[in-house]
Amino acid sequence: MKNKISIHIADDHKILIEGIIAVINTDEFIEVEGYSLTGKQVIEWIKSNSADILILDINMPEYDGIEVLKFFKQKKITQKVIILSSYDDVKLVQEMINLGANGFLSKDSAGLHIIEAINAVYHGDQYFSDAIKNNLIKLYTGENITTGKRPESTILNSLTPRELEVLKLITNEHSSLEIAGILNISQSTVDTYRKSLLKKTNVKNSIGLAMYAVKNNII
Amino acid sequence: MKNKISIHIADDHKILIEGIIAVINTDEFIEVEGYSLTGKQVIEWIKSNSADILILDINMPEYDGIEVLKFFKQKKITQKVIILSSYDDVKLVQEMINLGANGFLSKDSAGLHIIEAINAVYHGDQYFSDAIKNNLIKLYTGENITTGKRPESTILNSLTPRELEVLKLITNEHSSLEIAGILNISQSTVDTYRKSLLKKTNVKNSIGLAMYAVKNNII
DNA sequence: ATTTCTCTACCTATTTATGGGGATTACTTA
DNA sequence: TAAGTAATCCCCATAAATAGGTAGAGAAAT
Repeated sequence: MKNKISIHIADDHKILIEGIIAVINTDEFIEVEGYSLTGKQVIEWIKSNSADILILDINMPEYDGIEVLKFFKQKKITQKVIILSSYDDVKLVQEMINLGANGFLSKDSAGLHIIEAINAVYHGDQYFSDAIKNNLIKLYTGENITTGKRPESTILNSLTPRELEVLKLITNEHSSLEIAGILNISQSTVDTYRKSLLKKTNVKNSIGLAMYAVKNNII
Repeated sequence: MKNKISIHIADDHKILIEGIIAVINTDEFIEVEGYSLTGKQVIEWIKSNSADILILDINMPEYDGIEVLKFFKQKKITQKVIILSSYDDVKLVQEMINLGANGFLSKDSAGLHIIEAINAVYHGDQYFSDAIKNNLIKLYTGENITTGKRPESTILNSLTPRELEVLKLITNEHSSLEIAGILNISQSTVDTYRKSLLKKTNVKNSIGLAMYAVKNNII
């Protein structure tokens, strides 16, 4: 008889964790090994323990999901990772695939899909929840909508991962000083990214950046 | 034998809803009547159905929690409301108390507290999760927060036509000086509107205003 | 007829953002 | 190896936004 699939959950909302545990407990072949409430805890956890699969929230205090993924990649950690996201950012998905993520669950999706995702990823497949899949399809099957204007996505693709992070934080109403604190870099650096973002996106000010982020589902 | 306490849940994250249901199902005196995924659905639901208590998320598409509370107040709807928040904004708490909210649960808190909150609110008490309580205490330093009455109605009004115009122009990336030129008023006046908008919408900066505009289809 | 609301405008001061430079390190790639 | 690029940081200066007030004129409501 084979062992149960072991899961670790990382999310800053305890209620959500308990929800996932409740869902997982309905499946006899999966068990929850433990959970982390911050990115830092995930990093600590991976040093001393292990599970087959990590379910990872993107938005967390003290290192967000992306930072965690980067750490995993750098340390060549082999655990499978399922991203749990409240927004369906296609560009971020791409980045996270590159960083080694194996599956993507939208928080909008029903709990049942967690089981599906876990089984798929455990057996070596990738898993994408519908919302994310649809966005990916939109992205890759020729462009849709709008006038004959050139697609902005070319510009979007030219944004570096770090610029995207800064853009996200700007859109979430953070000041340069705060962003510096969050990303652990200097305010000067953040300002450099602001300039770079303004130039690349060809908007007038931070509000333009925020609107750009909204239009492109970066949020 | 008394009836069970009936709960309706409103949150745009289905997983979280399922988590709350799982927690509530552990209590024999409470039951979940149903759930809504958007503010609009809550408004629809209240017209045709009822439960004793509504657990309401602040961040939702199509009318957020505050809009829902405003609707309730306007229609003199008597259901108890427990706010479910992922951030502990004291200013917002104040506003939501004025709007008739009975309890406040941080998503950070453990699921058990949901049961506590439901029982407290059902019996006519107010409930604040620890994080929120601490912040409130910090704010008032010594004042008692358990009294339900808040006479001063402050800023829970809707935006005035002029404020809306300014908000639109802000969202369209115009500076205060430009807006002054467009509306033929003084820059001081525009700044006054900015202040008023920030206060009323409870956001942090102009970017928050822009996001508010997007969310509420003001654009 | 007094209060309340809206629009208007100003003052002072501080904090943030923008715009123009330049520069180093590390990593990748042609 | 040379060229690029991403990420990091600094300088200087100006523009813009935020925060705390106050306040008057006119309209609307109680």
